[in-house]
Amino acid sequence: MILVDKIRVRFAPSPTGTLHIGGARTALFNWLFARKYNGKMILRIEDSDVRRSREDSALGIIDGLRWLGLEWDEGPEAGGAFGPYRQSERLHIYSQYLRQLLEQDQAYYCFCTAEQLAAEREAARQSKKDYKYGGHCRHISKSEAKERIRNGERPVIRFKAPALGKVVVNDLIRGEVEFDNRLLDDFILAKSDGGPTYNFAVVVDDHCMAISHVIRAEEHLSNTPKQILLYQALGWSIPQFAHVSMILAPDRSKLSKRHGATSVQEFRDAGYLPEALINYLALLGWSSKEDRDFWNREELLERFTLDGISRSPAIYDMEKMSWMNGHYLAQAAPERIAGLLLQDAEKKGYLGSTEQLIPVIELLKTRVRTVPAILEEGAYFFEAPAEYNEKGSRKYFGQEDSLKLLEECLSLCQASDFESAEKLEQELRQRASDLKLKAANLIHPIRLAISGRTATPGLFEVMMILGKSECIERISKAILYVKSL
RNA sequence: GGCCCCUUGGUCAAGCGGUUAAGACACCGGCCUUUCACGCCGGUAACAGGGGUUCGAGUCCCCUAGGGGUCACCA
Repeated sequence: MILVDKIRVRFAPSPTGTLHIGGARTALFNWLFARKYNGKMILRIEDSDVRRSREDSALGIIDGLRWLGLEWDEGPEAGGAFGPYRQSERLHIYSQYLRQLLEQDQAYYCFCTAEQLAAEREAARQSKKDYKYGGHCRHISKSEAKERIRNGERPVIRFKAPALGKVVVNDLIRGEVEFDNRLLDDFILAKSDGGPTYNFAVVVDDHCMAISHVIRAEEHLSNTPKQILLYQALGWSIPQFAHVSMILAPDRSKLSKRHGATSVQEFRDAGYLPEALINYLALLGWSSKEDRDFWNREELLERFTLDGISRSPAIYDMEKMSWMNGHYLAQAAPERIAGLLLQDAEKKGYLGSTEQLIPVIELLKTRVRTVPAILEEGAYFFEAPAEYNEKGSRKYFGQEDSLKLLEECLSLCQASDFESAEKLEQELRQRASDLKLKAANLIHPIRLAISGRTATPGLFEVMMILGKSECIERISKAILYVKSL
């Protein structure tokens, strides 16, 4: 069972620059687990490979997590009693335990060169045998090793893996998974530059940071037996593991850039809301067994359990994501959307303050699925239509009575004081009935004339936003257009 | 290739030995409406295949197939 007061989980990405949605979901599950059980969420940057890590490349991940609202209790920029929280700053800690393993004779220096090993690997491949490190250096004496190091050789350090037995991973999501030790070789703990390899560093870090539950992607399941062996060699207790299946692209391959947006910042930039992404990601690979689609953070916290996480991989469906975003957008405060839109609006020359944007947002946010779509769908609020929808034009501008109808529309606008949408509607319906017409006979031409479109939000609301003089101007322009046909 | 994980409609996903096999997205009809969207009503569509176990299997076991992961001085 879960000990409520000792829960410590971590999200430990390598700093690749952006927060991948798979990583985001893993972070979310960790976060939910920590919050739900009153535990701590730790962020650790796995930048032990100096060649691949750049100074600030963790910023993108931090940025993404913040945007999603997945805050951490300990980590870079948050501090904590178990730091430092970047592997690159923990090198002295790794060497300490490396020494311990060396002294306990559970690890040894290996002087084989990369070339040698590559050749062996190739030979094994040729003879269709599985490659395992031969263990040549396993019996080099400590004094000889010392001597060779003094002479300038740069060995790696290998783990003396047991030749027999098995390791059972007790996975909270997958159950017991067995691995045969015979399949393992003496894997490397420290590179020749002294830096730890992943399998060693995670173990040291997870232990030193008192991690109770390791919730991570399934790609790590196969590495887990190595890690368990290390826990045992170091005499440490083993945390609980939970391996979450991966998120796949629509073609069931690993999700990559060629499949479109894969990072949370791309979604952010494309006009998706963080709460929508959280909700969607939660549903992807987790189920409450409740028949419900919409979950806010509190509700998620309320219902989240590890055994609601599914074992099978899930394919990311843009379509449903968009649908969900549309719902959150419809509920979002117009002021908030305005803030997100302001920069784009200025760039497009639509200008204005958020106050100008708000009425437009109110009308459009329920009919689009992303934030920027509001400006696209509602361009006519900011500039007169440059052209008229072709089908609509044929239908409403190309008939015998089109001109006459438009002139009625114009006079209607001229006669109205544009006091309210309701009054405008009343006036239009009155005029239509006076002329023995259907309201639609006037509504459609006006819509097309003022927006260039056949589909808009409620016409009278649109007219109110544009205002009397703009409506008159646009309808007049449409009249000229019709005359020119 | 070895090892490990996974397999219910196109996608997510409920089901945990007895169900007409939920629900959501998408799709197709219809209703509502000034149009669009929303909403509502209805529809098409699934237990990968084969063996067992059992009175009875989507549910348990085995095999096969397919997909994914992993086997680095990457993480």
